[in-house]
Amino acid sequence: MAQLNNVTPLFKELAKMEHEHNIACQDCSLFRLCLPLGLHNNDLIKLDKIIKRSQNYKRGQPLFTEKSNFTSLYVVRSGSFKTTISASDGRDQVTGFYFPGEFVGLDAIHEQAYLSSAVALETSSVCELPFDHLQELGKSVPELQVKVLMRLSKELSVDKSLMLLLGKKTADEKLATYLLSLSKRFKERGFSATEFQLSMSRSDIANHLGLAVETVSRLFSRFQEDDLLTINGKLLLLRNIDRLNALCG
Amino acid sequence: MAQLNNVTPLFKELAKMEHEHNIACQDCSLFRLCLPLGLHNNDLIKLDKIIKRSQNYKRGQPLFTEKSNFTSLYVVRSGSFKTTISASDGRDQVTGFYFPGEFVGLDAIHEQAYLSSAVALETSSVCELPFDHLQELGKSVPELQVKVLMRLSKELSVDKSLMLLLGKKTADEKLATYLLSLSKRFKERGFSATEFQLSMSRSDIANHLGLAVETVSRLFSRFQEDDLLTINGKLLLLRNIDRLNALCG
DNA sequence: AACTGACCATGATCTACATCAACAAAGCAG
DNA sequence: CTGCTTTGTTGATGTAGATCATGGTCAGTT
Repeated sequence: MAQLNNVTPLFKELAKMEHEHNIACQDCSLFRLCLPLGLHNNDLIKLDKIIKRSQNYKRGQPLFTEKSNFTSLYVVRSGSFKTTISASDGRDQVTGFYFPGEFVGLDAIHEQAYLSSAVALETSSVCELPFDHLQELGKSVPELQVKVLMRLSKELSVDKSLMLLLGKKTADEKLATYLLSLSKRFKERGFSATEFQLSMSRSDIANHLGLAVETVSRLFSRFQEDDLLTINGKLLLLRNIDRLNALCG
Repeated sequence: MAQLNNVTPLFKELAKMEHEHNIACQDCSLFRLCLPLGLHNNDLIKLDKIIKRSQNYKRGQPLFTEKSNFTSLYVVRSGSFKTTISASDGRDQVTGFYFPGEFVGLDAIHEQAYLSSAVALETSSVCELPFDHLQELGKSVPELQVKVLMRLSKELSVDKSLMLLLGKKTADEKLATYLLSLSKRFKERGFSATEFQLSMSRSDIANHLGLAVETVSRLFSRFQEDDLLTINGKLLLLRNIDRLNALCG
């Protein structure tokens, strides 16, 4: 995933120049996956102006927490993040993983407060969209509003599927479903659909799927024995997508 | 819940006149919970014009199904609905219950197709908002767009909480959480927070919470023995909100 | 190189809840 | 009212996956 992990001072300087003088979005490798796609050129320029491009977040570093107050939506530019919500007794649920081009923080709009925390899983960066600026711009660029609407709606349907997973699926089905969803998202981003690096720990996966870490560990082992995949630490190779698909239920 | 269940021909006639000649929204008992709240008067009139007020749906009747194609968003006007998504093998998950003033169908926007089904739990009616009209209107009334955005964001945060429930909570915690969420929603609508009719079956509740029907039945019995509530068929009386709250985890 | 703490794998045991079974109650059609 | 289907309750039993326990590996630090 990490596209900008090896950031050199030179690169930073270049990025800064780009931000100041050009339309950075247009040259971004994520352009076709991202918010600006399809906007008219002058609208794009306006959008580009309100975007703040972040420095890198290191593994474990929070983008926001349940305490911090809502200012911005974020789009992952490189790396990956997880979001979690906490019960009052400290148990928490990993509510999602976010990859380049995906929005983080959409559920905070309503209460104007983050109800979840977002944490970098590896060295990562984001584009920050100050929400008030975005709203202001949205008034004159309805297409932009629609695009944000679409993102919200998409996340909603992802979450509904996750409810099905959490409520009805067996451990095997859960893991198979999860791995294929990752595969699909890597593919969309131009990476291999069958071979990739897991940026999240077993424990994050387990938590997200409503399982124990041990169960996830055992499942990886069993899937490997069944020639469904090869797993070596965090490097995953999917060997039989069809059978994995059949396993999803 | 049912506010318009005893619809007489006279009433229907009145409603029709109102629709034709006045701004029906303004006189709707749901006004302060609903979409139009806070819109300028002439914007309200425009919105009012694109709303189609439905006849009654009977218990079990679908508002839309996973097959039907996307045309409209719906706001519950009276009664209640459940939404479900299905796995390929027929298992399904109740993804939500919807009460007057709440939006149904928001997750369909992105794919321009309903990915879930919505079914009336009792005699119910809706206001239909044809999505293309709504979008058109949204271009000239940005406040409207924002309101829809807010609804989406709210549903998103509800769904995230549900993930926590499904993934991490015990059966007791699940039911307590669920009952309190119902209580809160009834209260918002001006009904009693402690005494209400469950419009959904035990099996719908169980499904929604990721439990077996039998478990829900036993929990109701046990909660009753513990003086937390009294349940008589579908009539529920919450006797100790504080202790229920403590049970939520 | 040795130390530390997070992460991962795997076996042994336990338990919350599902499943199975049988019956009661309630809605509903004729 | 009578039979019939759906819905709900309660008890007995089973099991998927949690929990507990142990040891191994790897990345970062001193």
